Amino acid sequence: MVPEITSTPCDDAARVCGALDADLGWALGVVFRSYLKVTNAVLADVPGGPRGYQVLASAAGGRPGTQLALAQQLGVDRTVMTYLLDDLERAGLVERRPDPTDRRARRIAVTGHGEEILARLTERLRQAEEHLLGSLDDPDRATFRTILQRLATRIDDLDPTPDACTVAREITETPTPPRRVSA
Amino acid sequence: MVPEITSTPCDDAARVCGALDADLGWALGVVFRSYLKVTNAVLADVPGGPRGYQVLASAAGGRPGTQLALAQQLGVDRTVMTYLLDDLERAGLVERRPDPTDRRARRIAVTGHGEEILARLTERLRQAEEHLLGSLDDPDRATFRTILQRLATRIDDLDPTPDACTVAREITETPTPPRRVSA
DNA sequence: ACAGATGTTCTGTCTGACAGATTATCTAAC
DNA sequence: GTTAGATAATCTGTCAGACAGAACATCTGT
Repeated sequence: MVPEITSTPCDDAARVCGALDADLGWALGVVFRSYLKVTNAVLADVPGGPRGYQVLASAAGGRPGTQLALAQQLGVDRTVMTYLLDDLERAGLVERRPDPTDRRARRIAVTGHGEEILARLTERLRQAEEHLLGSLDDPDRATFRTILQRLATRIDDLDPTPDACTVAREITETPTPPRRVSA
Repeated sequence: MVPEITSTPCDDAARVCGALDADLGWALGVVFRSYLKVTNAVLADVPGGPRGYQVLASAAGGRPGTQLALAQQLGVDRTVMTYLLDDLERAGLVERRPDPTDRRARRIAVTGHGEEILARLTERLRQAEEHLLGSLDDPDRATFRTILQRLATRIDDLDPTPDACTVAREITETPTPPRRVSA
């Protein structure tokens, strides 16, 4: 239930390929996958999985917004949001209420039960995060959080993609005479 | 081509839900997605995408191994490995050679062209990594790499899952009378 | 009142992952 | 030496998730 990134044995493999330069990507991958694993465990039985939690959390944030707003905010397709909300509503965590000013739209409200569950889940996730950093001593842990945070906030404004594709081009051109047949 | 994690607008959304506690998960997600984006750009035209690169790199490592060995090493399904290698072979990057001692098995050998491309891709990836950390000053960058590396190497031996599921249980039990019909 | 835009849902399509069957070959027991 | 079961690679069919586009209801501006 809720795979998302799956793969665990991949880890030691990735170590192989990039071991040369104390690979950043490998370490990032390992940590991120562990994070996913742990959070997936916490959120496994939430109707939409991690996605469901995000919707719930996002809906609980400000005043109730429309489905579409929610979908765009979370970067999920509108059609996906539909059955994501179906599930959450079926579980009694949110409600679709008619928008008083626009009869096309529904405003997503978190129910009391939803708030309650959300609070507990959020706490669990906090614990899980802490657990994940368990192998670091306190100063390292703080440092890591700080730098990671800084990196994350600044990384948005990156050159979209520097050069990159130059190598790839060559692959499809030099290898063997272009004997690509159909597919 | 090669989505994997997709979503970019998700970022500001995730910020909403976990902003409370300077969310680790959010930061990790942002950084990891950026990493994927950058590497995907570099590896976009490699036959199997990032997966193809991993296979190539892994095959180039030791002496040529069988497909199955490769698959297990990388944590991909054997049936997937088949057409992954189909693509790489079609592009002239690897060859399936008959195993002299076992006519069932094929040993995957990287061609000269494959080695060449691999070297360039690896270099590009290294640059991409560096670029990703561009917003950090030198000491921070080094610190980050160090701690992340330490975290990654120690994280494997984590309690598989501490408690976790306790909250989730309650969701499917307390919400509304169990009026789940079918699906 | 009408044309076009917008919110939600539905339908159909496509892709990637995987289980299981298939074929060829190996290994071990008889 | 032959036969039974294991194993490498491949092929086939199935399934879930993601999404595009249609459909429907409703809004907004003219």
